[in-house]
Amino acid sequence: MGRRPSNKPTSFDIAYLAGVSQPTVSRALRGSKAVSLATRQKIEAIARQLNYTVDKNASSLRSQRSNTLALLFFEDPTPDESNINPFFLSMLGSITRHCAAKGLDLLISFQKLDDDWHKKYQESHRADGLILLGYGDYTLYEARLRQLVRSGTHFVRWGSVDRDTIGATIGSDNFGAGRLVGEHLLARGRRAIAFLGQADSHYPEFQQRHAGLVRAMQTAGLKQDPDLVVDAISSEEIGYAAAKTLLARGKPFDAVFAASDLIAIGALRALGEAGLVVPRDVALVGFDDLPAASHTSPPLTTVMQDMRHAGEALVETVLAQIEDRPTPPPVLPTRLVVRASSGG
Amino acid sequence: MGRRPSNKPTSFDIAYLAGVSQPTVSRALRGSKAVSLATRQKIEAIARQLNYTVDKNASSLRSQRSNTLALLFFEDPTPDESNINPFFLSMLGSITRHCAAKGLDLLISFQKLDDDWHKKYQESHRADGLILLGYGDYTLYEARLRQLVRSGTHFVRWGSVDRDTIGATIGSDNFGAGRLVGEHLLARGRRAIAFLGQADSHYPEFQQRHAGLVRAMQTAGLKQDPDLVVDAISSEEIGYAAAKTLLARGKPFDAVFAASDLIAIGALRALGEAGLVVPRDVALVGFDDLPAASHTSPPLTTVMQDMRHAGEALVETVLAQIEDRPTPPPVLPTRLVVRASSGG
DNA sequence: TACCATCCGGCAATCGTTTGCGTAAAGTAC
DNA sequence: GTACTTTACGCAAACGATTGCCGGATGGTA
Repeated sequence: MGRRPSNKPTSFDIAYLAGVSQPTVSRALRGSKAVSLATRQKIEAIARQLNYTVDKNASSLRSQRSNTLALLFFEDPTPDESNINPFFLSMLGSITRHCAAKGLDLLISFQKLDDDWHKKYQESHRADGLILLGYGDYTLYEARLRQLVRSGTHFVRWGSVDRDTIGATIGSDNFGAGRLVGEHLLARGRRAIAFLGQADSHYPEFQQRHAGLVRAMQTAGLKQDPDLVVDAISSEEIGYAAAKTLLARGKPFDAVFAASDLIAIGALRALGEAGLVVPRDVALVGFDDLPAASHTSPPLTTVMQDMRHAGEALVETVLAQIEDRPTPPPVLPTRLVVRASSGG
Repeated sequence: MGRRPSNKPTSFDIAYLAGVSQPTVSRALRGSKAVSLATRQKIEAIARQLNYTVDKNASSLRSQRSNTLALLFFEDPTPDESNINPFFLSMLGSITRHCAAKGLDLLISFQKLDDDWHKKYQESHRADGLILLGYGDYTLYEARLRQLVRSGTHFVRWGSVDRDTIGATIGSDNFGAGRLVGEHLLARGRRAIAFLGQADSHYPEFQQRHAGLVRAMQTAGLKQDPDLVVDAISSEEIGYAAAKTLLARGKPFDAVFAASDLIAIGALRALGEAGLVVPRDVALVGFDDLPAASHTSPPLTTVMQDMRHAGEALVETVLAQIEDRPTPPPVLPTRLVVRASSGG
């Protein structure tokens, strides 16, 4: 009989029933080789029968290991807080699955940029490591990243890997993808390719996509007209405005590479309103392969990022840091999804 | 000077510096009234200066309260595990925000129906309460819900509230929404309204939406033809197939109410392939207001659920259970979003 | 028989809080 | 000045695991 009649069973209860000491129960259940097969099986049987579960808090407190990762979304301080960037939502599924496969719990939180989350997760032993996702202006949280590195926090970030990056970073091959898009459009006979997206260092991913496009054009002996590059961050409204700006400049173009699907969707509307037919007059390519991309008319050619492996790479990388192992390669391949918007 | 030179500070370190006992530090920091203003402020200042954070594991272990909620997604065992039901993803934002506002951490997990998650979260003190989301066949996890109730677990479920439900449930006013859709279509002169969606008790939400439609038709003196009702669960492919089935039956109809946007999007494709023009020949209404709904052609008339309040209600309800307070009202209003697909 | 390595498992300390109980000092009430 | 409540805080015992250290069996070798 346990000491407390009806409460949750503890390892003491099991120990009593098994006729061993309580530490032996702990060792048996976590598979220590210092306990014989016979007693382990006996203990396991009793544990199963009592419906015993290890108390997470006691375990984490003593072992200083929570087996938990924290997933932090950073949002640009946009007024529209109703919906989340769908791209990262699709990453979420992948991350949770790999956490589950590794026996990790996942804490999730949406952060304003000015919260002091670093403290909250880093020092309270809530999580062993952090996964940082943010689609916004890189420079805004650069300082925080430095602080994390200084304090020895285990973390990994989704972003552009090729720049002089702070901390571990996983990301798609944005440059390669940009080149892929460029080659695709060139192969379809397009020559005057516009680019909608921030082409400066605040958004290094967009910058890389653009650089890939430029490279493809260079290889074909073309130069990109700077007038055909319009800054935009990832939002439908801003994509719409950017396309308007592009049109207003009056320079002819026969293709648009939008740095994200949201931008592309906004641009699609602006082009339509200007009487241009996609893809006949203008070919259009996006980036991300949002669910919505296949439902626009015409359906959007876009770049698919490898979500499945993205989540895996992120989890593996932070785990590798925690356990002081070498980290997996940080660059993930992409795939061009050709649909009607880039011409037939 | 603390006892350990460079490690994370503990409440002992603060106590030493403040010249008080360690329990007093704990009391001061959690705002107990048993500590004077002066000493509290002194302690708070030192804590801030030392960059102290309460150790979550120690705190939870002793207080038996983790201040954490677990969000569990249930998935039908579909082979396509790449993407998550977008409707619930949009709920996620709302839930995390309200958890943050209440100072709660949020654990997230995707569950296969056959996992014994109940045990994992219920007994390991990982979380104080559970939020259950699942769009699938209700009967599949009915037994689990009973078990949760028996074991006294705090949980709340998103679903159909009006049935003889097990445990606390929050949900939209599906019946009212169905009636709204019916009235809208009738007002546009449609008379033969088809329904795509499971109309049996396995999917009580769909059933309620259908019941609302039937009520609206009854009020207008109409009866719904059973041949115009086709079973479907929420997926684009199945919506496509359901619409094909409907067409194959040969009965004329001038409107389709799809029980979800995914179904509607599939149906839209099937109708188009059959040479029917939406909305001229057939009006189409969906449910959920997915992001994609505004990008179909024609854009989809649909029902918007109140995500912001949904998250709030879920969190509040499980919190109320934990703290033994009365729970907030469980039914949330909906709003019809009229777009082109239901006719001009 | 003596010696040493190996295998199992117990003892007790520890992780860093929270909380019940006790009590000196200080404040009322008469 | 006695008696009785507050106020403010200390003491020590939890909470339930993990882990370093140690020692009794066991068995193999010389």
